[in-house]
Amino acid sequence: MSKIPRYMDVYTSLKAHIRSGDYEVGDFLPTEGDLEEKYNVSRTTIRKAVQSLILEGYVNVQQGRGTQVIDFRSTQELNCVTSITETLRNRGYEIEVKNIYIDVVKAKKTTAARLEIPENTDIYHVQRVILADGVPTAMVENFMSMDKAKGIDQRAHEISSFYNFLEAEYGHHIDSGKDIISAKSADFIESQLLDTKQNAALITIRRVTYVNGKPLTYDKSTIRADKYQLELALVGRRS
Amino acid sequence: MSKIPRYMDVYTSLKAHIRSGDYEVGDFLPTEGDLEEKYNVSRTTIRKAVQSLILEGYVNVQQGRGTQVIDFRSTQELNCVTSITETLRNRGYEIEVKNIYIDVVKAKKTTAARLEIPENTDIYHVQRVILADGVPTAMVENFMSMDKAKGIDQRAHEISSFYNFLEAEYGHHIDSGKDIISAKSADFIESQLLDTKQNAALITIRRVTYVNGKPLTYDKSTIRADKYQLELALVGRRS
DNA sequence: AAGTGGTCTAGACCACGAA
DNA sequence: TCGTGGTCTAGACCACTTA
Repeated sequence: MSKIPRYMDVYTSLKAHIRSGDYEVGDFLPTEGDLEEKYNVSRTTIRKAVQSLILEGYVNVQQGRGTQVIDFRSTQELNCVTSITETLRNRGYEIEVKNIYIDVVKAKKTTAARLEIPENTDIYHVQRVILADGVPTAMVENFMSMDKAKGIDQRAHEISSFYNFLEAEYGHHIDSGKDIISAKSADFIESQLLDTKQNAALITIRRVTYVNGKPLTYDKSTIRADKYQLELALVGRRS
Repeated sequence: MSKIPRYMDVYTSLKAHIRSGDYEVGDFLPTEGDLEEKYNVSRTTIRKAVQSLILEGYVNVQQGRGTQVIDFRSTQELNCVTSITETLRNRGYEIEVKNIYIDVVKAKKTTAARLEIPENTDIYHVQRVILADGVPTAMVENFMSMDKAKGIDQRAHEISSFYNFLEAEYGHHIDSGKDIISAKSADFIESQLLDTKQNAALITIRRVTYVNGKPLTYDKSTIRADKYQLELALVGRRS
């Protein structure tokens, strides 16, 4: 039984009200003062909850005016550790996972560095192809220490969402991550697996996920650019 | 004369200490309590400053352990409204801007929607190619209302960094933004302008920048994937 | 057990937008 | 002018890491 912070309750409740249409697009949320009373928490807590809604693209805040619900259907789940599977599912696609395969490999230099473990340590290597509405859309690989998910190689068939599986079965609550995003042209193998022309544009994402500041997984995703885009909220300006 | 929040001073100071090597990679920052005393501010203010350092990839925080400086050379300027020019410059490239050209066009549907103005309004359209160490690396277009930057079309030659120019000359302090990121294969024109093969992979970014919740610019960037990658911090997990 | 960051409160004053 | 969000304080208690 993990303790849930109050700002999370407030965040969850506000998000539910927005998604259910209690607060419609264009409506203003109650003022921070009103929300304090409604949820019986301090303003700090309210503001922390609202901050998450901003980062996920649900609301737009203007000093002196208020906090307004914006069109979130096209811009949800920004800036959070969300798997491609989850994102595509949220966008309304029917998802299948194909060719899931788990083996044990020795950590290469880059992978070891990202996971902060010694080179050549044995680690799990999970591979699969994601289909959205029957169309091959992404190839995903995950690397992680064996002691973090003992026996996962025997349970490949049980996995539908990798992060959810780690959370439900192994108790790993991912709390942050880092992505490096670029693009490449499909080589022969990629074009076969993703059913594209050779040289088709692909988005590549390299991600490290963290639990309390310690690396949990290193993930490589390769996605058909004609089927996917990333959305991202930028906070502040640094010159 | 705009008022600078204290957390910004703390943030700037800490970042300067990190970049100058006063706090080296692997070192721990002083504890939040010590920083309170050092800067004579409350813990809330310290934490807000440190939050920015986390988002920019300078530090890694672990409850019960401390706040540790991490290798920031490869992962700086995450999650902030930073122009490609600024990012490349920070990475040590020598930047030139070529073929800068400003005209007035009528806002098309998508552009008008992003800028929250009526369709067919006259707007400025700024175009240019960015060279890094002499190599064409990105094509950038900016769209913005004419009343936000009157006469900018007469001053094309003065612009080196677009956001800095808007800030310095017109007093627009961008405080947030939204990106939509994808990829595409270079068409003929793009391959000519960026000096690549046709079908080379390009990263595309569509961005809206905001000042106090109101749109200021809509920007389209097209970047050679072999010359650039985006780095991104993910906060929290939403399932 | 000691020390770190994580959460939270109840107030205060300031800056901006709208009427 | 008034009401909104933006900044800030000085405390308190909790959860995690390390020894």
